Amino acid sequence: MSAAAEVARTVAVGRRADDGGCTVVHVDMDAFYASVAIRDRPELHDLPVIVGGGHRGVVLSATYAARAHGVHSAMSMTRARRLCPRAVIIAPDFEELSVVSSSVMETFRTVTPVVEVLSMDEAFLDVSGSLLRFTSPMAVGDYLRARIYDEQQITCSVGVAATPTLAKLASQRAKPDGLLVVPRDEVTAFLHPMRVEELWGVGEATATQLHRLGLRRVGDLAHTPVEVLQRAMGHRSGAQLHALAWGVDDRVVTPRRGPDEPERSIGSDETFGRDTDDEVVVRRELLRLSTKVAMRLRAAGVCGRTVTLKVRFHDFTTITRSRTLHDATSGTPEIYATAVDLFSRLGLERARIRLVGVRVEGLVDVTLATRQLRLDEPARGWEDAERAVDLAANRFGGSAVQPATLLQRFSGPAGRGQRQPTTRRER
DNA sequence: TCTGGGGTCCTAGGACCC
DNA sequence: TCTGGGGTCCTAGGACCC
Repeated sequence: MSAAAEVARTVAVGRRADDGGCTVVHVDMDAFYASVAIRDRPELHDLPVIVGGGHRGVVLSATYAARAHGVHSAMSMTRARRLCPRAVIIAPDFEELSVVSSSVMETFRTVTPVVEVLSMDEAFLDVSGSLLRFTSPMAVGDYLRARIYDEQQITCSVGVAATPTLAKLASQRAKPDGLLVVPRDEVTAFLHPMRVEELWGVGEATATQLHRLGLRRVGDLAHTPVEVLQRAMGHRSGAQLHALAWGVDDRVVTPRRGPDEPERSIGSDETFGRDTDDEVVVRRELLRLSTKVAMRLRAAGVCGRTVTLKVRFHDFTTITRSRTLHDATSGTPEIYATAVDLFSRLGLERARIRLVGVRVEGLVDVTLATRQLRLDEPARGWEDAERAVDLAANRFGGSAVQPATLLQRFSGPAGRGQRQPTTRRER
């Protein structure tokens, strides 16, 4: 355990265990991807290990030994390798991660049914109903940390507070392998010395803006008139930031993404192995992405009306173009035709393109979608064909059936061998 | 050889209707 | 003839999260 974690733990234990109202627990796995990757490989335990990859990829996760060299999530792999040439680099194993994640979430649910899953490696728990079984929320945290380590051989950090946002900040402060309780009467003492960019919701752009106003600590934010913040950041964000600086937050732990709560959008994008100005390559990629998105829509039993095309150029500037269709769809031909048309209308000539993406929004359950058959279309042709494709994909994998243009081997920039792995980063 | 891929939410302007 | 707001939908962009 690091010195910082030792302090966090000591501080927590030194506080009264029963703090009325502190019923939100935030649990966050420590360097989740990396911890899972090395747990069965003791020879790597003390080495700098980076999970990530691809020659245009980013760091998804890094062990604390790698972080000591300045490596962190979201950093380009190029830079990470330069900072830590000795690092062992491992590709993420999403199947394994997903199994570990599900199992951890199940462990959470043995303590309370009110679990809000934020991502693969973190969740909020409302433990107000669990205090007959446990003497305090802190005891819940201790219990979960011990159980997860027993079951998974990975460590996690826990924050306990009166609101989700504070609990999350507390778990970040407790990292790695620690637990921190922030009692109500110590909220400002905890918050005000923090740097503004540590706040949840303050990213690079907002931090820069706040710094320009001379605001570096959360305490500075708290003592700035809310109107000043609203003028700088917009009415809502300004008010929210000011409230947060005083620990005020009306968020509650909400079990999310149940079977009855569909996604709001489904999309896919991909960075080319090398920037391209070849329209044929772009169109082929749009077809591949449209096919993938359509299949995911149908698998989820939803369809959507708005198709959005995303194009990122070589200089990282990014544009989107969208069109709302008359009827919701989950059909590859409609999604692809819309995406290609939106692309054509950009009128690009020899523009160097880094990434293209296709997303469908405004999703509704397929049984609720109204579909007006046009007189000029074959009534069931495509739907039947796509059902067959979906069945084949279910049995033989996602790429079992593809449009013919995607099957030809070619050595262009989007060649399969050069594509990036599908990845998701933890922070 | 800087900078992935999956999302959500917010803002702002214009069209259009009442 | 001149000119209101409010509400909703659509589009584009941007910020943020993991």
